[in-house]
Amino acid sequence: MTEESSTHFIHEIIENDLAANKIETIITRFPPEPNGYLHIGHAKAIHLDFGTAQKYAGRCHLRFDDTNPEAEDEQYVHAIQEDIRWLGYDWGENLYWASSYFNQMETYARQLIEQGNAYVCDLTQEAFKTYRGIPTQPGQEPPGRHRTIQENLDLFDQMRNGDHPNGAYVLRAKIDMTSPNLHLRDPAIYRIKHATHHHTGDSHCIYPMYDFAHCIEDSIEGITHSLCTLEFEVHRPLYEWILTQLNLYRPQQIEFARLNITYTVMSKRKLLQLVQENHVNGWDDPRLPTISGMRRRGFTPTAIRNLCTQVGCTKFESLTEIERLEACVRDDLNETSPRAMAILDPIKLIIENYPADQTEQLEIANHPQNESYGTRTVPFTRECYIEREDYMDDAPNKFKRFTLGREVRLRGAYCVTCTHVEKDEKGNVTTLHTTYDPETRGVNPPDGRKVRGTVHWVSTAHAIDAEIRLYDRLFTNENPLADKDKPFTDFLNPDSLQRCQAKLEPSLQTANPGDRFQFERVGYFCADLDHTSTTPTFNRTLTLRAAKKI
RNA sequence: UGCCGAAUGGUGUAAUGGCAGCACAAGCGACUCUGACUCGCUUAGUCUAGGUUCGACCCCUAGUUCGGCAACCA
Repeated sequence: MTEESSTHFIHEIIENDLAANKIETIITRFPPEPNGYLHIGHAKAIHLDFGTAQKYAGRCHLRFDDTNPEAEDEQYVHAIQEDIRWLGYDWGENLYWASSYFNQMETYARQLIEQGNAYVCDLTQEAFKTYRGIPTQPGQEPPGRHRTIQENLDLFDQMRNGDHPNGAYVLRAKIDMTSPNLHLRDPAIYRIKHATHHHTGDSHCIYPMYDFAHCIEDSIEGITHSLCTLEFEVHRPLYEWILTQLNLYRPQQIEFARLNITYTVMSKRKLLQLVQENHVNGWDDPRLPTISGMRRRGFTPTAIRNLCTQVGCTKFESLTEIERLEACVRDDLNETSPRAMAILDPIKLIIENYPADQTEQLEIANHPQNESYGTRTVPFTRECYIEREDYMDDAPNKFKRFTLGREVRLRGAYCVTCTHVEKDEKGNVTTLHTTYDPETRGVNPPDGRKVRGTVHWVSTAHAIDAEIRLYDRLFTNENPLADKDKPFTDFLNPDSLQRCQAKLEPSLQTANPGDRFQFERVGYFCADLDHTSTTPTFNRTLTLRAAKKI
């Protein structure tokens, strides 16, 4: 599979900038806050940030936007790096921290105060709300707005020195309390937080707000194109105001629409809730759209990157069908997964005319389209398991599998004909009795008769018992957030995880956690993190593309 | 009611004043030792109303609908 590079409005802007010699080397950045796990929405941003840098031979910085110690944690830092690497991107030497710039940012804050562009405000959060006003009405100037520069400088030093409790003061940019853009109504740029920072420890007790910090980070690092999601559009004037007042290099902020996918939720807050309320089993639950969840589920980095390429990048807030993600995953997995046989809902099949003491080692291809995957040996005996749904009483002619008197091929082995069936007292089939044609091992019947169906099987004497986790979409509603009257958790799919005990062919004994397979005719599976050779555990990544079975 | 932004088949996207194309989904068929894969065919679209133009998805005007913004979060 090829990952063709995409072109969209952002690349057009970059190409124009390059052509006009506005810039030499493009520098982007991916700026996660280490307060949660990355999800497929971040994958879109990562693909954009790193992929764009790659495409134009520039570079992409990984920068932790760690300006809020109360929300952040070291564990997320590691997880985020692991996820980005797994997706196939590398920041090389370019690892940065917003917190590394804290001293410099404080200097810039002082500069703003000295220029009369910032002041210390003692209004409580509640009180300031009143002063700020509402969208349709201008705000009022807070009392502290007219403090002298020296007073502001002294107060800011006190804040910085830890003389005041959390919330006592904040530093505000002095812009315009009547601006139609709320973000320009004297936004807070520094707040007091007596908290230990995971990276800077206790060296600071004031922390910059996003709007103040982010543009300075971008500027210091010489970012040429600062790509972010649409909700920051209204922040752009502030981004530009701060850098202009400070007379600093001004990167170009460009906004794009975030990725939304049907039948799931994408916000960190919602994902956190699902984890904390135990609707799922941790951040890497295979039902979650987190990178770690998708990895555990068996999705591939290639598939995720292909999805990002395919959905492109626009300013239209779209809702991508999960089927498209699944198509990308199947596409990659079909090419890259070795095949194996597994029976999820077994019934027995006995070949009456096959010697009871015989075992044949059949050599079966690991991939139908790619010989380089080699072959494996699969033991064949008189008795095997087949899938319950591969037999039907009084089956119509279109049904290609077992029914009384119909000849069916056992994949890679012989053609067998069902002679009679055994059922339990409830009428459920327990055993198929068959006869086989010894002339059909690995070949078509020599007399030219057509055998239409092929069914997978596992020798009962050699089968490995395994736990299989069958995953389905997490929500029953395409957009679980759309109903304003109901919490999104009302739409959780009660059957999103089902377990079953399966019979696996013995070659699967040597699988390692994370190994991916196609269980033929059933779906794509991968060995779970919990998988061991004594407790084999596989996750169903996806079923095969749904075909109408008769 | 203020500000910012967006509208192209069911979905996602291309066409930058010159044939509305591609992919996913759906339907039909072919092939097949996986009812997979692959291949062929089909269905289906420019938010509305005006205007400019030989010609408009594209430019202009007005409207409609949808999304974002009122955290000491990012």
